[in-house]
Amino acid sequence: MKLTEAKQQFISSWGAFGTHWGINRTMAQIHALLLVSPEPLTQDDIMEELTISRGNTNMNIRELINWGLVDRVLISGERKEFFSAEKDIWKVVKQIVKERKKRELEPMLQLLDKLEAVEGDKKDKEVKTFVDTISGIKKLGKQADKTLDTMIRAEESWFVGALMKVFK
Amino acid sequence: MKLTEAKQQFISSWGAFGTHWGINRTMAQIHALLLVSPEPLTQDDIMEELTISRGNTNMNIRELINWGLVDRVLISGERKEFFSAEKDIWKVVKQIVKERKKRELEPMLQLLDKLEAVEGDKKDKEVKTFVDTISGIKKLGKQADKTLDTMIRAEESWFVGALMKVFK
DNA sequence: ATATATTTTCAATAATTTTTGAAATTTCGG
DNA sequence: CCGAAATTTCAAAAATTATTGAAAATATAT
Repeated sequence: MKLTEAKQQFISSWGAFGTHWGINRTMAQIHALLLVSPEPLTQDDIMEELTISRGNTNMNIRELINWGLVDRVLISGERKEFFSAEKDIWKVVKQIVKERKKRELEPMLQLLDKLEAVEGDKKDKEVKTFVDTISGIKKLGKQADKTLDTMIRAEESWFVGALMKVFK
Repeated sequence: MKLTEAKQQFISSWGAFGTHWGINRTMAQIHALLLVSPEPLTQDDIMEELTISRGNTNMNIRELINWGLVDRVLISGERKEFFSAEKDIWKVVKQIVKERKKRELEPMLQLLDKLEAVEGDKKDKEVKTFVDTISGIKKLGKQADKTLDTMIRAEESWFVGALMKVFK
């Protein structure tokens, strides 16, 4: 397979992959494109490569920057802004985990705390099932939260080695 | 907070949560409803509780069954079918991990194998960056694959205890 | 067997999300 | 400062995804 074709397949698959994870196709494609680009790209480069509009490009680049996956790069002597993606995949994963934890897991845990304190007699089957379910989710969620915290602080080399000793 | 209100909030949040994970709102809401129901429910119960159409209910229940999260339950003396959700959250998580691994991670790893074998001189910066990126993703992906396999086989009690010793 | 209850399907419709493109704003060299 | 280049915004349009509801298929009681 030629590089051009391989690149296109990667970008397109990464985009499809993203949609299963609540990330929009274009954002994932821009990320993929930057991941495989040796040099930082401009907005125009990205527009052209992916044949998408200026507005769309701009919004999704900004979103990638919010997620901490892409950086603005200044190139001296150039007026335009350049963008580049973090290439270390372990850092990328940690960054995504960090953001999703903050945006999704933590608010969910807060809600569960409130819901667990529902009024009513625990001898009532309805109440008991509700409280038990919420408690179960909360327990696992809290555990996941702690585990992810540690993972975010971990080095890849350490992670890969040590984890396999536990999960044996 | 009263049970009715708490239940509604849980169902609605679980639905919103689902959309961040590529699961449609209704499917997640039906799942949430079944999770907090002490007894199995019929399609009509679900339709009424969530005020959604028969077709929608039917399709999403079927999808939940495909995911292995909901079971058909036969109740003797009843003509209608009843549905109930697995209440053990650890089992639920393992089931979801198992399915997503099969549906997403494994196909992605297969693609990466193909893409890594791209033609071209590795001294070419374009080629080198591409291959390095793909290799990096593949390496982490393969590792994740193995780790998830072990997790799928694990007991919760073991998982919760042992994992915290590593991630300390 | 037949009638009736129940489940499933799927084309049409509705809702939501994404994308466009042109106008407004900002940035920066001269 | 001025003017051109670059970036950002956002209302409208397009594309995608979810939902409805009625008809078809299936299952079951009598």
